[in-house]
Amino acid sequence: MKNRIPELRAERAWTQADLAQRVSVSRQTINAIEKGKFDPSLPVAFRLAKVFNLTIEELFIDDQ
Amino acid sequence: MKNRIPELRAERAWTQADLAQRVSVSRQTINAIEKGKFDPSLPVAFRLAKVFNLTIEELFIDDQ
DNA sequence: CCTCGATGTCAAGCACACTTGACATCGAGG
DNA sequence: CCTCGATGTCAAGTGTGCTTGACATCGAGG
Repeated sequence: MKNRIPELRAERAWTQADLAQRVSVSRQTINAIEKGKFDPSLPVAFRLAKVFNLTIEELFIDDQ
Repeated sequence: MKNRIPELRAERAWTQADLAQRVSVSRQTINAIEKGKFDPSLPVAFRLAKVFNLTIEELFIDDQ
């Protein structure tokens, strides 16, 4: 499961801490998701898609 | 997080066990997701959306 | 009745999502 | 240089996603 969070976050000039606050998770969680350490839960995925105004399918790439 | 799995599964006349096999989880997991006991992981959510030919947003309703 | 498939549910265990707290590194600017 | 914000990462703890195995219930058909 890849994702476009790093580029989208950079476009908006948000730090990992900024984004973490916007989706109500810790900074380390954002870092881990960006780095592919693990996939977010479905609720966190929904919140991430929302702050970027994208669908989950547009934000996350399911590479089976 | 609500979902339309029960109705969609009924439309197709699939048992919980049928659906479980199609998305590679246990029957109990399908039952728990349908019953709202917990939310699926993002990979399982992707697989569920795929077997129903829907987007995750169409299949799951984020009631924050 | 009695069976049988489908569903609901519990327990125990494992893996992972997420937390707080801490520390290391790195680049930009004084 | 030195600092400082941003990022990367580790450890330890909590909660949840998912498993297997078991058992109870329920409705449809013999």
